[in-house]
Amino acid sequence: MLRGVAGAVGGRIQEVLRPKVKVGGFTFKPAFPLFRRRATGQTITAARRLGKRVVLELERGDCMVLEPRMTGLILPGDPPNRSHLRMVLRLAGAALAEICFWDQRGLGVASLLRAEEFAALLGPEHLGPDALEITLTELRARLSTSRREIKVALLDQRVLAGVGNLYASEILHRARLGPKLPCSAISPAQWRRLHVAMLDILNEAVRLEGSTLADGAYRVSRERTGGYQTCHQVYQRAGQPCRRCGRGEITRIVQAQRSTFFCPVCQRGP
DNA sequence: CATATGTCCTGAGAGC
DNA sequence: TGCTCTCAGGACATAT
Repeated sequence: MLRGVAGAVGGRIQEVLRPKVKVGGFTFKPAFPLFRRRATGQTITAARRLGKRVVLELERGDCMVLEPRMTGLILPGDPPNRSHLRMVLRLAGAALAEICFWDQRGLGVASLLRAEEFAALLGPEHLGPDALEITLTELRARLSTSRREIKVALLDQRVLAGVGNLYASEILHRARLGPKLPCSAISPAQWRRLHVAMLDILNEAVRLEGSTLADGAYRVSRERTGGYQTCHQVYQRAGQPCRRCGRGEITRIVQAQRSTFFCPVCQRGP
């Protein structure tokens, strides 16, 4: 997602377009007229990832924060269709002529924040260390006294930023930890396994450019799907045999209103 | 304070 | 065929 829009750096936002669509959802903050007025004419000085968000830094210290959430795509080119295209940035003076924000379900958000708003809304109180950078010590310090179930805690972006529901299941399977294990019951050796598993899973998923699921909404571009879905060991494999132990049957449970998939044989714990 | 639950959104698929 | 119901999961508001 970020890779795709790196070519926007140095570009001046000539136009902010909101295509007319029949579907609902999708939020501009502030409301679109002001969003457009404040973004138009500004130059993009940097593009970076912040947890699950893409941040376009603008001159004058403003930030455009793009949150794709479930079915949003931030693309350097054509979207999968026009019926869910939510925003287009037309650029001048960059390698990229435009950025498209496409979002099927409309849970996505585009925000234009002043430096102080950005610090208040996305500061360390709201967003923990990045999952690819957090140390084992820091991970333990943040979770080891919590009574929450490890699967639920991994999804809390205040604890660490970047782990979503799909990867939480995959990480716990790799680490051989039961998803309902309370954080406070995790041993030092298990924390080490969890930390290594998290880095392995996330790095590989990034390398393969994410997972395109059955609905096909997530893609690298209009033409290209992600590559990680074929690596899934547990996610959406309920009823099928565990690929590691061959004995357990992958089981689906619900935790905090989200599906969790795990192997009851090779993932220990309650 | 920590933890848990409700809410939003669209489209696919199941069941009758 | 056409209806209702369930599921999918990000972040945030509200409740306990």
